[in-house]
Amino acid sequence: MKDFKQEIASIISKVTNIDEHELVTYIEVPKDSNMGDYAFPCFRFAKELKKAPNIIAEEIKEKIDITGTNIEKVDILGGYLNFTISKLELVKVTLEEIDNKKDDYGKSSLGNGKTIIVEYSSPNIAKPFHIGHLRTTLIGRALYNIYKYLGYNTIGINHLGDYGTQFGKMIEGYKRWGKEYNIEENPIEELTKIYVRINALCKEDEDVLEVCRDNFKKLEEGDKYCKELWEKFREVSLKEFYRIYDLLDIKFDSLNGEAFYQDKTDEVIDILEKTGKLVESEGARIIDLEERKMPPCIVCKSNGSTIYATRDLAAILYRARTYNFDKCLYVVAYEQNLHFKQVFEVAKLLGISEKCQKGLEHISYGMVHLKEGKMSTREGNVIKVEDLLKESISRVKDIIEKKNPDFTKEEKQDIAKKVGIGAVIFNDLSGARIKDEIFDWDTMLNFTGETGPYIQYTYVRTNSILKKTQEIPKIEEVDFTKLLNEAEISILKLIYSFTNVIEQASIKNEPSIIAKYLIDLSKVFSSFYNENKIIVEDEALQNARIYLTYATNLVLKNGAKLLGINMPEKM
RNA sequence: GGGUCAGUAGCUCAGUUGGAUAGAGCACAGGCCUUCUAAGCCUGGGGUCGGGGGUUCGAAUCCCUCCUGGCUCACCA
Repeated sequence: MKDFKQEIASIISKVTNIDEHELVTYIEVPKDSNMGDYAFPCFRFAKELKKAPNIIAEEIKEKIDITGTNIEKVDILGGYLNFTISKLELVKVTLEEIDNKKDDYGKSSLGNGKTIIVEYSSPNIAKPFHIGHLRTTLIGRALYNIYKYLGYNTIGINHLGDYGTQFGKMIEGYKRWGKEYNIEENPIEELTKIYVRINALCKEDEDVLEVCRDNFKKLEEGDKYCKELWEKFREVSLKEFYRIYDLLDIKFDSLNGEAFYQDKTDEVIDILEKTGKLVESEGARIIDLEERKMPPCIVCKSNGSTIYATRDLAAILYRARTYNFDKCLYVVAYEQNLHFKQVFEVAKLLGISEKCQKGLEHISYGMVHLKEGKMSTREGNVIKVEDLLKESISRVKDIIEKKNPDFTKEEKQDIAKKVGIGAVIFNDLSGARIKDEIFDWDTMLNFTGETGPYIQYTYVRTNSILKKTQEIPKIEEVDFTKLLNEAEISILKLIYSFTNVIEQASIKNEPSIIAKYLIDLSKVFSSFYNENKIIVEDEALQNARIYLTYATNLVLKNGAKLLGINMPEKM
């Protein structure tokens, strides 16, 4: 698609000595659209040229030739050179691109030939899937979708927490009290009770903790009893997790969790040994990272068994070999910042390519707190994702019952699910990743204002118009001059920038950029919708407005899909 | 204590990589349904951008320092 910013940069570049690519980064969008569509600030050159910014702007303006370009007007304001582009061209370029790409509008080939791994969700088995797991699951899925949309070969991995000392504990707890709990009926809840109980005992009695560690060691060594139990825990947990993944419509390309690397850690230790940097310390084997101003990375515990860092390293080695990734993103909460810094540092010793080394990136995000404080499985004050989703769906159902009692039962169910879950997803993805979140039912389940349902509602409005007119006019039947008012141009500018917004979201690994964009688009469309009738007598006007509605419909749907939000056809 | 992240309206948050008069939503006050869905639209009040220094044409944004809070700092993940 034609790039207006690029065009302006090219024109300025011709009359200055500044590189075109450099110029593009300087060009910005004015706050007030009355000032122009793009702005070139001249301040930064004032010192070098020893001239006032407005004089520089004046000189550039004199020299540039805009005849035959898409630039209509150049103004000087303050030290800015403000460019106004041809609105007709904007409308034409944007809608023709819509016609050209249709459902694929916004996709790009930016990532062609590149492979990116997104590791996300990664819950610990035998523990409840609570709202703390929601963020990694939703952010990760959104990033997965975003990269895929940009043409990357994308691999989504659920790095299950299915290994480690915690299972030594689980095994010990089960061995002691398993008969007292009804695991078949309510596996995770009952296993959690056992886990809480054994943890308490470990805290009291160091010897029990030692037994648990030993159990894990046995598990690693292939002990039959331990392995059978572990398999059982894993199976029942996955079954429960998939109830939630299905509700959220989450999919993975791989479920290779920690246990998968069980037989791959020896090689890691071997490689590290050969570097001569694996040293013994306090009985454990570590890589000293003092040079990098970090605490040491433990690779082998003093009892000889592995630790999560070892398995993460094995995973890096395996993934580098299997996928030869350009990037490997770890969507994990910021409490593990140090861990990943250490592991990425040690990964440099594994002999993997520089590309893979540099592609490792921890996508950290903020924690979820309750008003009362931190969530803790042990205290039993966790909010389970399933309960949250069910509550949301139920609240939406009540609203539908009031607003649209005539919908069929199936329709109500379908809409309640899409809107209820959409609200939760949007709420989670609408803020910057890094910020902590204080969980509150009424904030989470608010359906008015800047929320998921608002975007869905706007989509539904476009949808019902398109349904009413039956067909979308051909692009040849659209008179672009009918779409030159302020409201229409605001909508088209946003639609024009869709791909760019997705790219920004990928550069920053920040789905909230897309969430914000969808709110903006919904706002300008809602405003337009309120002021103008779309289905009108004047056929040419109607065709143009319908096409604009169609374009909005498409972008809202595709954008929401990237976030993992499904659109209801009506609501 | 060291490291690190955050602090913007009563609340929840944006702020296009240093640019023009700091913006939304919620809440509050008022207006708009005989019309393509009012989960909407329009209008209004609200600010020491945590405090103080500095860098420069220009700082919410960069540097220093202090305050407050989160996370983390050896065999949990």
